[in-house]
Amino acid sequence: MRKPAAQQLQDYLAGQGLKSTHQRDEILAVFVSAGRHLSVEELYELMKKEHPRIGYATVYRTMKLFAQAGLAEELRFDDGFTRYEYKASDGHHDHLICTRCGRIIEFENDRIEELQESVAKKNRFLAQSHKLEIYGLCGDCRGKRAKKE
Amino acid sequence: MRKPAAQQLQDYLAGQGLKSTHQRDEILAVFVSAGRHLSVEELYELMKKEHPRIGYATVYRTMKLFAQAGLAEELRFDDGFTRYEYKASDGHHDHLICTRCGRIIEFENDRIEELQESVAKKNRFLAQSHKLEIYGLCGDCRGKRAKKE
DNA sequence: CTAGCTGCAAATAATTTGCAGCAGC
DNA sequence: GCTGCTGCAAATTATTTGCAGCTAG
Repeated sequence: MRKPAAQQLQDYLAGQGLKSTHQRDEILAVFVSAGRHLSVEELYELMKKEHPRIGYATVYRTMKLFAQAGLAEELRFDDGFTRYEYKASDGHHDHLICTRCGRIIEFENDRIEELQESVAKKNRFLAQSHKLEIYGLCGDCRGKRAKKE
Repeated sequence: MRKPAAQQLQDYLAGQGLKSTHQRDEILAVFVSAGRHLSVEELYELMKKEHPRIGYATVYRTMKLFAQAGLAEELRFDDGFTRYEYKASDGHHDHLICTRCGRIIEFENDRIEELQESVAKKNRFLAQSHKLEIYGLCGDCRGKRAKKE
């Protein structure tokens, strides 16, 4: 059973001698409930609706903090800007990314994980992390595909 | 048998109604002979040695051109800046990246490719491309690992 | 009260673009 | 000669940082 996110944040802050603040709580609430894979800009826009005084920098700083606290994972896809995804306790997963509509689908595949481990070993590498992204067209977009561009 | 890179460039330029220039030829020569995975900055520094008048912008523009011509592939790892790798005709490969020394090792694994294809299919995705990066410590750096940080 | 936090604006860093002169075709 | 290309400097974009006032402990 997973500790609730808010609790996990409080524990982390206390453990590091950092402070619990409104902004941090609110960003966490919005981040967790919004679903996953938010860019900083998207998150900032969502925050502004409820807390217009929030600053862009605070969102950036807070997301970095969440990443350190193990609450969020930093993702960098090929479109140049950073996204964050809420890190559920269930294992690592990778991403399918639709190049047309931007949809992001998660998947897990143990067999691929194992093979990666064996590739690392074969090259005398000690694997620490990895990322696998498959770019393509999602089911919905395949249909619309006939139209040019 | 692969067309030589210089020839491939000329063909592409001619086909697009673009011009063949000193700079393009020289950048290509340096890029191909330097080995792989050059960041724009690294390539720019190499260029300056032989052609001090070269501009940063020209290197950027030219690498984008090479990417379009199919001569180079744009890679974006987690360190924030873009690298280019000479695109040999042999199949797709992925990367092992040492988080300590930055070394990049290429590998191919057909089994992983197949599994990716099947993951895509399972999610009704039409896969177009993918990238797999394994971050960790290379053989050399594992040894030095004992030292703190 | 004191250190850490926030919001703002200014600073960075990687990459892109406008423009005047130059070079292929 | 015309159009595309280059070098330079200025612009852009995502992200970070300095700082004065604010706030949690």
